[in-house]
Amino acid sequence: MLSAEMIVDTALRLVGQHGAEALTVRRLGAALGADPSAIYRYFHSTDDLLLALADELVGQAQDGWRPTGDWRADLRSIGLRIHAAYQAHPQAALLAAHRTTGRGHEMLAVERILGVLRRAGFPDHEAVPIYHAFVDQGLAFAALDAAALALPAAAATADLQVWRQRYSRLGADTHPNIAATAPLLEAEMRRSGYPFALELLLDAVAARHPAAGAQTGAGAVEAPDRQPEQAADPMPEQDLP
Amino acid sequence: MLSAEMIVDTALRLVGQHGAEALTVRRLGAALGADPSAIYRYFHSTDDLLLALADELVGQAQDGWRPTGDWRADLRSIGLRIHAAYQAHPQAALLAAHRTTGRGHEMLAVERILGVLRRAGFPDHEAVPIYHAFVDQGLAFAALDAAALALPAAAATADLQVWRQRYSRLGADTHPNIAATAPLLEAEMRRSGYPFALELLLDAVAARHPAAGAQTGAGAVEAPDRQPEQAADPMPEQDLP
DNA sequence: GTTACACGTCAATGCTGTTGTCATAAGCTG
DNA sequence: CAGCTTATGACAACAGCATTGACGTGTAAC
Repeated sequence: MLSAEMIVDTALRLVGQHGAEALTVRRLGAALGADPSAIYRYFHSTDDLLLALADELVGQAQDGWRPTGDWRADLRSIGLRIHAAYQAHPQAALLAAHRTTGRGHEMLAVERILGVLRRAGFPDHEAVPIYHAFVDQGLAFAALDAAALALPAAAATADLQVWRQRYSRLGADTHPNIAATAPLLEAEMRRSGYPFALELLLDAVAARHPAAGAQTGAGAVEAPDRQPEQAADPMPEQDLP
Repeated sequence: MLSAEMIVDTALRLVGQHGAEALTVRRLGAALGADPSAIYRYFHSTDDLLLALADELVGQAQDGWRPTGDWRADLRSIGLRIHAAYQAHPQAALLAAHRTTGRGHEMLAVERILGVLRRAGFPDHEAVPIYHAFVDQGLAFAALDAAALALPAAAATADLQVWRQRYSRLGADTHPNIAATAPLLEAEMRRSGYPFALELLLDAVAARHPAAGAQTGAGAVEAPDRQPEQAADPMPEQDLP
């Protein structure tokens, strides 16, 4: 007997074991030992199944997460967890990262991130854009890096070889800046740009933290407190359902 | 008579006029007034065509761009231009933003961005990670926002309605932070998070600018110069081929 | 004039998501 | 316990997808 949960689990396993092209209704049906059309008894369409997969990934990313009261560490851990959960299922991530599901795990994540920012003391009109930038950056990088993993093997290796075989051999006469940094570039582009981009975002958010004395206008960005998260907690911790 | 350029232009026009699903070999052939299989005379596969589209987009983004000598303004304009060029062709962007083409326009963009950073005075070991974070964030957001535009109309409106119909009606007892910011959230999530995320990245990069006195270690981030880009230009401007 | 090649067409293959129909089994109602 | 309803999955079919190989046809070169 099938169930929605069983189908979602099998779909994620299918994506994890086999590559990018494994997630089709036909193969999913075969993996379940059932006719492909049986899936439509539980999901209105493949898009519906996809949203369920997306919410499952968001749920896995948060599994066991607890706020520490250190807003910067909390945001960092949420961002890296979301990124890691999506990396574990690249094909599903590639299709799901751009969607708004409105389902339970997603709502919990929104609530928690907003809670971290508001407890840190950010006023609502700043917390909301920061939330938006933070979560979209995490999802966007998750999709970007997932796409590299989900590519057919031929295309993936071809993309990586470009840095070694093409950019490393450009002449200093036509491309001086690339030629000067080619070894650094080749090493840098092997890994994800997300961890560093996340730190940059957290740096900028810290500079706007009320404890750092930054204002919202076009004025100067002053020196941020390096441990603003250890200031008095203006909002009590509360666990969410 | 067909040509590679004609096929690329037609493909972009096809994506622009009709929606996400318009870019198929069959419809592209029909739009060209030719048999679909004729496309394979000019492109080894659809992946090959895709890389050509990607490089064309990167080229359009840079069309007419000139460095001003203000590194922050230059990075901002490049980021917004890439984002805008990809938004103009969402379906192509969605498929192409994750790829490394190694083709001419892409190499020009890499060269120019590295040039902006190095002329601004960033040492190579800092310019390269900053380049990586900047370009990947731009491409990642471009793909994220393109995905929203490339969705089938039904799914796109459904995703937007989620914020109005589901998040706006959550109770303060179970989701207090969402409930407190629901109107702000609904307005915020209508637009792209990229412009603000880009400013945050530029803020953080400015704080690491040599003229700002920041060091690479774990020390304090000091107050950044608000116009570091108007400092003496350590590297001469040079137009690239 | 003949040979070679570039170009586009045609037909076919094996995928894909999706739908409508049908059989079977379970569980509830009388 | 008999009969009816409903849920569930199987089966077959449809249209559309990328891709490939064989087949002409026109053009250019020798």
